[in-house]
Amino acid sequence: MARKSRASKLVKIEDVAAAAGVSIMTVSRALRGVEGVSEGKRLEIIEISQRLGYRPNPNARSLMGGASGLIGISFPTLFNDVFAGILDGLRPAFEANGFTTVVNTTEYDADRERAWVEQVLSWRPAGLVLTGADHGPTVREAIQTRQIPTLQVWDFTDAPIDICVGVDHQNAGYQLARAMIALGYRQPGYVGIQHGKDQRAEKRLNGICHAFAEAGLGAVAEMRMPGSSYRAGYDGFQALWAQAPRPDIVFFLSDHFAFAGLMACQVMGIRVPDEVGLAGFNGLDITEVLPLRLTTARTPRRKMGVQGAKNLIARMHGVSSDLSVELQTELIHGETTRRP
Amino acid sequence: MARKSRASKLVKIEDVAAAAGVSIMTVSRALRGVEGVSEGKRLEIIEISQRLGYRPNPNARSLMGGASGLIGISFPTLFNDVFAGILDGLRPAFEANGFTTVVNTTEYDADRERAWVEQVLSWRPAGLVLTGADHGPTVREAIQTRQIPTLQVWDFTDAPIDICVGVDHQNAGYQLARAMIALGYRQPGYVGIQHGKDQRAEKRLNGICHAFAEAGLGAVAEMRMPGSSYRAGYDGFQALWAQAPRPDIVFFLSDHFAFAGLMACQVMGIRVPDEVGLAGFNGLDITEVLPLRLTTARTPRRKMGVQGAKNLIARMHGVSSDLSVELQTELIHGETTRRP
DNA sequence: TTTCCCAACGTTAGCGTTAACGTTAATATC
DNA sequence: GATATTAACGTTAACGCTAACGTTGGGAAA
Repeated sequence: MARKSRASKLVKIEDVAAAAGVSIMTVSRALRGVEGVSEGKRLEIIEISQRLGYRPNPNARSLMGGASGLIGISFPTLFNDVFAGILDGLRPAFEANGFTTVVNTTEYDADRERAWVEQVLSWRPAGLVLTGADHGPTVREAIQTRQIPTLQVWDFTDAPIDICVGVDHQNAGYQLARAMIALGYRQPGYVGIQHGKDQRAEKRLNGICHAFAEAGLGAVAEMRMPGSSYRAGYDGFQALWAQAPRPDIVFFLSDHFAFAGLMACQVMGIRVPDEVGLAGFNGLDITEVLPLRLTTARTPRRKMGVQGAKNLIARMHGVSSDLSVELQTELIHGETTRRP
Repeated sequence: MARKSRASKLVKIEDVAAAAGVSIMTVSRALRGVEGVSEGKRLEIIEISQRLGYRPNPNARSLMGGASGLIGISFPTLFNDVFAGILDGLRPAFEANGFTTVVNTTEYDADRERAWVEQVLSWRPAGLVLTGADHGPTVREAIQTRQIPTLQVWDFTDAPIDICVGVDHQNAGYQLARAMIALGYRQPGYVGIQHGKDQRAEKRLNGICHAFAEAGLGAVAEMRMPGSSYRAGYDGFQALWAQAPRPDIVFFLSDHFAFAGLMACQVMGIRVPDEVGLAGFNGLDITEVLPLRLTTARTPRRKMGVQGAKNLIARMHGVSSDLSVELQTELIHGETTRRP
């Protein structure tokens, strides 16, 4: 299989040293570009190490305590353009600064996240990016003990582990609901997923409920679906519609749920926005190709990633001033709700 | 910051040993559950280590030659439910077997992939998962030299780096086109992205072209879009429709493009399937909530992940027999094409 | 010439952990 | 009672690499 038969055992620095007829330390210096080796010998050693296919063992390296140039990024899921968008903002900045990124998904499972954080911390990462503001005390302490620069994205919090760039989801929900109330909607419904899965969604719903309560209007009829597929949004809307009293405005977990709800309306012959208003969240690409422009709140996902990466990098360079940023959502008055 | 002020330096096994009044080795044995420690002392040591917040350093562990328990996974992008689906099949199996996964995206850039593979190889991974069958000779040799068990998913190839689980995209395109020809379609169109970005898409298109050429029918009118957003599918269909001769069947890069095309038809008042047939690819969730069920070829993404993970794990356990598998797509006759 | 200096190397001592092999004392065997 | 056995520990030597310090030899300064 391998062209080089000696590769059965991994080639280590010692082998390179032997082949070059120098000491291990000289090879180490030559390969790292540290001074203390003549230029001729350095070139020679580099050539030999490449020919032998030598790769330094980062485990041994980081045992020495050096930082690893590695940034761990954790998202709840990748079945969601929101996180792909944030990642799209984060990664180029990290790569441009010579960091390597490793991505994880937690599937909205706190234990999974904790286990992954432990694992990544053991690699002595240069930095960490976590989603949201809700992490157990274990995670918080583990990170703070090791003093790893850490960015929390997507959600905004006053008490971040380290720094934080995100939107206030409670307020985003509140503002969206206020706008709908201003349009004359009185009977709210909500289609989302089960409790405890998505903390940000719960905060938005809180904001919505608060706005309607504050206005002295009816409680929000909640429809919780087991999954987060398009079908869940579709079925969820139908189930909600079958209940009494019928909502005149339905808020959805996200745009993709709202889209599915819109499709359900189309099939069921429900006129939007005359019979019911639909409001999504996020301002995803998909809203651009719908027959009716969706009313939603656009979240600045790429910008969030870009800004977050920038601030985290500053943090890793020792900047300690105010690096947490709250970004705003942009309300989009679409055609799935009444005109103002 | 930290509750334990002594935590400024990380607590190591030595500290636990000192606190428990035993040797380092006894702590190591106690914590790993290896025999050679009395049950009483074991409990006592575990209690102390927890109180001190001791975490074994896996770098030091894997320095001892043990496998790193790490599996690197590389996808072209995460803005695509296809890869999220495959990952969803892969990961549980890996986690159940005690492996940690790190995910990368290449953005369809071969250089990025190569750089990432180099990086991951230096961590001595237990295994590797790559997307597709097209990797440079550098990547192939780097992996084979180190004898890292490697799975190539999504695409099927006769000459994998190591093992391979996927579908034959050329044939999938061919079969889909054959079915459309059988329905009486004669004038094919295609909406996709620019050359060289997505190898699998090109193979499918090849298959489509081959089927039409074989049947002595017109060439496929290609419309290449710069991006892969929903809007690209939407605009691409409109642009294609404006050309002469108008196609009577349009194949799309993927279901999400086809969905956008369907929305364009709806807005433009084009009757589907009377005026034009639409065919997607993949059988994504979104097709379940469309007003017309989309004609497409379902790819077994989760299954691919599950099977791939299983085979890769077998490979890591030393099995060397036939672990490459070609999976089949399932043709779905929807409502966006004529009835058979 | 002698002394000093300084590139250009080599040696030593870890980093935190575990495999492999001692050691000890109590119990079992004859 | 002498020897063998064994549970329950401790010691030593790696794992692959690098920081810190030691050594060497040739050229510059005295």
